[in-house]
Amino acid sequence: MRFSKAFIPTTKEAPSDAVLASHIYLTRAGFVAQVASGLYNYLPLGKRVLKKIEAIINDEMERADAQEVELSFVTPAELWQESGRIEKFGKELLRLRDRKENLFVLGPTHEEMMVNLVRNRVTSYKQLPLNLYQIKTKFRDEARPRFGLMRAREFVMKDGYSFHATAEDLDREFDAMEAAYKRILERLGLDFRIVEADSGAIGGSGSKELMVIADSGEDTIAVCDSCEYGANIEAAHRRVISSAPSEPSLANEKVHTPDVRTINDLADFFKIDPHYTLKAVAKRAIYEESDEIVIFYLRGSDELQEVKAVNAVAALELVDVTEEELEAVGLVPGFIGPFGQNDITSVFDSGLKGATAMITGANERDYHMSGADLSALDGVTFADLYEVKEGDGCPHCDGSLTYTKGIEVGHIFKLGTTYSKALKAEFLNDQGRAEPFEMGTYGMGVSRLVAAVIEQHHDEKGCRWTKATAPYQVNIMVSNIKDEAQLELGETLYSRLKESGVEVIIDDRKERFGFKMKDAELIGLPYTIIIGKELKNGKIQIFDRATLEKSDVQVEEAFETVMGLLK
RNA sequence: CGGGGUGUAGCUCAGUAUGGUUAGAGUACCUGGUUUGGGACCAGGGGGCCGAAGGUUCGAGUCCUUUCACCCCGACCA
Repeated sequence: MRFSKAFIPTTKEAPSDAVLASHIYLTRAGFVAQVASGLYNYLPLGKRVLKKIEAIINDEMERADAQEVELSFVTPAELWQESGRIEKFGKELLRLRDRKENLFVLGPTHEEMMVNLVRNRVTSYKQLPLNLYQIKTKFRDEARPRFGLMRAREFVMKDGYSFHATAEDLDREFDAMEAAYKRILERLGLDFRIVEADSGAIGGSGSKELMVIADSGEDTIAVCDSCEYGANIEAAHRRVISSAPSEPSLANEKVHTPDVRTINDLADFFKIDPHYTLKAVAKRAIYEESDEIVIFYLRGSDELQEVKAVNAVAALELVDVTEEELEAVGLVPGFIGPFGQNDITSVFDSGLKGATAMITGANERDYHMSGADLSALDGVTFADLYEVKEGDGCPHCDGSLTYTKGIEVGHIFKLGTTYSKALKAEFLNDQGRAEPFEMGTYGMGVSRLVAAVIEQHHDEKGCRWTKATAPYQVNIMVSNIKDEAQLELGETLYSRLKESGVEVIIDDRKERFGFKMKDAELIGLPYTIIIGKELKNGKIQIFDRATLEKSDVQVEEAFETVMGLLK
């Protein structure tokens, strides 16, 4: 390609609303252009990057025996009613009616569609396993799109679904997909981590997210400093505390504690570690048809992880409650405790099993219980409720956990029979009995990856594409096109590189040196061959975008040197 | 969905408190010339329904009402 013919509208200024590096540079360098909130046009350079990433995904999927399909973007609403997700997704589904008034939904993900495709076509265990995927535009009417391509409403996603006769076979495929996803991200040149995750409202198990490490990431992940363990904070675990603070010896009695309401006050009052206080977090759990107040009990030294809490009571969501609402059901804010109080649904953090010497609320204004033994409680529900903290022990080794930020670029998990049951997708097993498919789902955000690459590979001058993602590998910059010798050499190198299969672009615009250099840096192709004033000394320069270094090369060696760099 | 902000040239923004020539700057664009190693210079030029609708007024970019869009914080996000 020639810059003189290319549609690469670069700008000096970024749109005023762009915050993220990827948003700023992808826009300034002419890769994408915003159309409306959360909607983007891909310009030629952006489209090339997208295709690069897609090609790598296709290649790895081929290797893993997954087959590509393409399902229609407009999907019948009946399918969503069948699975029950038309309500769960809610307003995120963009609904529309055709001329006959039939209701349709723009596909935000395609579980239903894929199950629908396979059901009644795959009818025997002999036809399994099957792994089908597509790379397709999705639409989710996000309440608040932001961060450019990172959280767009319309985006490109690779979504794959596998079908199995047994859970064991699903496990095998799941591992194979994890390995394939890992290779994809390695080939893209990204620093990432595969972490344990919550599977969300969709249900399922074995949930893992692929996180590209970046400060701008929207997810907090806890990673071990010495082993491979990593988990989204929504699902992270920690080693059971082995070195608990020494247990205080306080009599089991009701103690007058005027105005001692917070955990800190309580710990000070009794001169104990917050570890031995019982924290009660009250929330209103919202269910499809009803709602109720739930109390979550944790050690005072822990914080409630809300996603875990939602899962523990299988609620749609948790909302805060006011002191008035608590009083209305007979609770005493600041002094809530589990003893003598069985009317309210309560869940205890699993770390409280058999806890002794605890200080708890006495359900009476200005009173606490000291030296309480929680094992005295009957019929207690335990669940993981705590949020891991930095410094907590790794659950798998002696290391400790630290927080880092990640961009979720992939999410894989085992659906089991959730959808096959809901949509009655069954096959006959070797006993001739009908069974629902065991399913896995494997998503990867292709357009989000474009942004993720730049989040991880940029500097103050612009993009720094990895070799695997760069729209072109080499830029030939002819400093002054009026200088015939320069132009001629540029054209010669351009032809030779093209003939050798190198993705090359020549900057043959009638612009000054500085202007073209700024563009080269902003666009961020890996190498720029500078043909300029050094030509009269028989030299050109090769500018390495990653290091910003320019190295002199003899004209005769230029071609070979570049070919060597690209290997 | 709650709270806040902004809509004026392709882009980034002045101008709006206090209504009054022909609505401005920078940048980008076109023409000519000079220049050619870090977004150059000189001269000339094109480009605007001041987000939209309604209203007040002799007169509205500016005041009032309604509305739409975009952005930020939060809630939400298989």
